[in-house]
Amino acid sequence: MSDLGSATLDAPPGEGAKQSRDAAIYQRIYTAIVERHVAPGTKLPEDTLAEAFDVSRTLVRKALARLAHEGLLTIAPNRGARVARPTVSEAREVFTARQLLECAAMPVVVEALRARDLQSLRRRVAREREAERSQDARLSIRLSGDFHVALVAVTGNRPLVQFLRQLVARSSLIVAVYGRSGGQARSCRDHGELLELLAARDAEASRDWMAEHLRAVEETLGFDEAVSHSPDLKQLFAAIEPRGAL
Amino acid sequence: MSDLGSATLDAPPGEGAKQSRDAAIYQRIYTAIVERHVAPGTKLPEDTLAEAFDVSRTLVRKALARLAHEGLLTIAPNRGARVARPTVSEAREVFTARQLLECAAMPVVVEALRARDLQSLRRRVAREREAERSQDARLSIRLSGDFHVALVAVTGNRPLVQFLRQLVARSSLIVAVYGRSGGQARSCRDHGELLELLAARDAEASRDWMAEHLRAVEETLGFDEAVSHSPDLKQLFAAIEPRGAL
DNA sequence: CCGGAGACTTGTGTATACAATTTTGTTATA
DNA sequence: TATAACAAAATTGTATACACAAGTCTCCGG
Repeated sequence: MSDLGSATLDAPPGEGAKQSRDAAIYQRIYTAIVERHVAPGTKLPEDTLAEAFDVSRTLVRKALARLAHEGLLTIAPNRGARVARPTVSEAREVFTARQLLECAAMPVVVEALRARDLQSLRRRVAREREAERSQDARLSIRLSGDFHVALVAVTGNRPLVQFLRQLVARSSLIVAVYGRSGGQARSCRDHGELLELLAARDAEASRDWMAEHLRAVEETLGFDEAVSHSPDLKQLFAAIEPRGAL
Repeated sequence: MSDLGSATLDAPPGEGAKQSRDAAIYQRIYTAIVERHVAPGTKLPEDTLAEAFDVSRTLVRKALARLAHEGLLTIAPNRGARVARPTVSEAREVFTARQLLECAAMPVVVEALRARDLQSLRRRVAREREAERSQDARLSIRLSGDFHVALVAVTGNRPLVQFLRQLVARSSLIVAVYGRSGGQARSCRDHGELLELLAARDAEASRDWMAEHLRAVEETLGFDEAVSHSPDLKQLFAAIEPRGAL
């Protein structure tokens, strides 16, 4: 039940297979969001996308609906879809959920881990290092997230993997909004560390390591700081008192 | 962050609010599946539903897509939607995921639990008992699942709650397929037991109780037995070796 | 009597058309 | 000049039409 040599067990992040057109569209937008080609808050008009993909709005809507269901988009009635801009509380909830799920999963991963899984994970870390070395930030982001998903995929539990995939994708949005420039470069070395613990079949240490890792990632975020661009203006200016000349 | 007096924190199972038409359709079908008015494997033709709800297929498709995304329906290309009929491995995965998530959540629940949460949960158990007493099997099923969701909802973690809601809904399908007539009536008394542990703020006992509870529920299922009706014949006969005469 | 080819029926996949709503731009009035 | 009312444009919501695939039935041949 855990054959996943390199794939992630569940369709969405899969790249190779011939898929239906709507799935391809979903895929493209998904990647664009997770790899941050489009910033949180960006409007995604149906017409525009329909032209871009050379299909009717029907298929675009289908893809958008799915992305919205996964929390990557916000769809407001009659106002269309925007790349989600997680609030601080939403962000905290996502990380809390990840803590809960990923830490609890580590013992199961240790239990289920086979030699080929370990090999596959090592290859992933190698790829991460490569992306890191070549300064490819977008690829690094993607691979780093994929690693966490692949880890849980070792358990062969599809619902779990699918859920974590959502959380990881949303994490990417969260980092995009609240991330500060410094401190994301060490996740790669970190992932390598975990593999040592897993190889030693040390469930408890793996769990603790994951807890610390996620805490560290969350640590680098600036939840208190100014929200980057295009915040809720009404609320913003209500909180800022006009002071001094003009 | 945990005001949910009686609601489940997340939209789908909410009943009261005025909602968009597509949401209402989703709701109706969702309830029909979870309360087992429609059996697993039942075909759900778009035309028929469109007539039933007096809308076009467009809205029906929207609702069906969402239900499929949540694993309650299976949509095969050009073959339409059917109420999902979980395989044995899918069923096991769902319960494993629940074990992982719900057990891990118990300490967090204990931490977050407030007096009003406890009150709300007690009211739920009371309602469960009432449904049990009045022999209303469908309501019992629904309330029993809702209890688990409401429990985790105490944490105020929306992604977690939404995910668990999916797992619980799928569990209902699983019980519909693999459940044996006896042994589901005690979950109500069980739930009351847990509340005692929670009230005592005993995180570990609560976790253990939940593990045992879920194990017991899974125990009542007959994964090994003949798959009720219309099994996968191809797979079935591939596994049975021709032996002896003929 | 059984099995297969082809027409027919049913139902889904996608595109397009139209209605409703929001947003933007303009003009009139205080 | 500032504000409000109104008009126009852009965009989404829903329905319908048509293309296509799958399933079914009939009829013919073996």
